Amino acid sequence: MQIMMGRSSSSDENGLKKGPWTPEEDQKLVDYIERNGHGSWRALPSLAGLNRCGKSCRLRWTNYLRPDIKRGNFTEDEEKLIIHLHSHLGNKWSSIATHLPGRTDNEIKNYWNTHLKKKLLQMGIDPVTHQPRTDHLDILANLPQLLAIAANNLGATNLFNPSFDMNLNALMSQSDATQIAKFQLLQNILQVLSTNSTPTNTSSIPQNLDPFYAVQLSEYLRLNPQHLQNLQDLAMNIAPSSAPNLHPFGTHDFISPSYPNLHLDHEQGSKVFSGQDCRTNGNITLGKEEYVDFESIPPLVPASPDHLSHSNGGNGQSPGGDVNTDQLGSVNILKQSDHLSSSNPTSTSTTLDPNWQEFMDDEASGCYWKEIIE
DNA sequence: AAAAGCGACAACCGCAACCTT
DNA sequence: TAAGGTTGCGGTTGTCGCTTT
Repeated sequence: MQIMMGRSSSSDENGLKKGPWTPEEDQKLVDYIERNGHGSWRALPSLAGLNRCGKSCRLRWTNYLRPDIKRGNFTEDEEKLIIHLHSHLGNKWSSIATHLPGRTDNEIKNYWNTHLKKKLLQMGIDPVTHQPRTDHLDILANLPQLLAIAANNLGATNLFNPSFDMNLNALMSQSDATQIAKFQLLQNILQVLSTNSTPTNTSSIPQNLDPFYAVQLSEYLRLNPQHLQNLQDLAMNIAPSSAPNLHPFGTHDFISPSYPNLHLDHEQGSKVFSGQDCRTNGNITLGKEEYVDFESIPPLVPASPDHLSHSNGGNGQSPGGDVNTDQLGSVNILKQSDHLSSSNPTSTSTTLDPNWQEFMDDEASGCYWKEIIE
């Protein structure tokens, strides 16, 4: 079923047709190219009997009519690959597309803007830099305290339990909506890291963290495997039955099952993969020296200060925009201010979990976390 | 049931890179 | 080497259909 979207039919000043293509036009274009190849796109329209500009024909062919185009939803694997490639290549959609057979740059770009960007934002990750969003750094810096508060005040509360939201009411006594929002973000991060499904869906939390997201986590937060293990241990302390099972491995070890021969081009400003999957049954076996060589990664596209509205265009409209309402996913919580306990988390003297202490004391001087926390 | 809002995506636009003469 | 033409790329827009109010 083909749904006609896009612009309404019109003509430019030269009388050339613009807007959505009709099935008849498609047929003419396909027939011509199958018989003659496209040759010069500029000359093609008149030769094929089309009242279109060559550019429009080329776009229609490459993005829609090409026989090798794979249509339909993106698979989970493709999604992960796009995120990974984007973290190294930035908005080089055509380069990214070369690693996804049958997908066009336009399709990938659209999918990024409408789905993946939001997903990363929900994780508190800047989709431009693939690092923690600067406006969330304070949240990340306070993670140890937040988790300690959670452990102290929520007792056996399960971070992944649907009732977690309701339990947060206990924290409202501090009249600090920000603190609650931070908890929500933390919850979102952990959920996203532990599930392939929508992070706000608290009803289906799998027990194992998808290895890909473990990689993303370690990459985004610049965690080494030991840090990741500490985080898991910490989560186990709070939510023993449902803490995600982290499977850390170096970022350079990500090999898509569907694209085992993925080999990024260094000249394109990316990393070169060995082509060998170094995963080790989910265990941490990588030595420090084997971990991510961040210095080898070319500078990423710098974060635009207005990246949240970057795609808004001139009129402020954005496909898949209004990310701000989704970031914390905590609006419902903030409205629940009726039932308050007497504790005050902000004044609670928080005792750092040993794991966090170790985490912070780690000698990894270049640790992004350490910089934040200190 | 109607209106408004929002998400999705095909297609356009402008610019830059590349090619040809 | 410069100029003009062509192609490719990334950002943005416009419209449809679905969802929410």
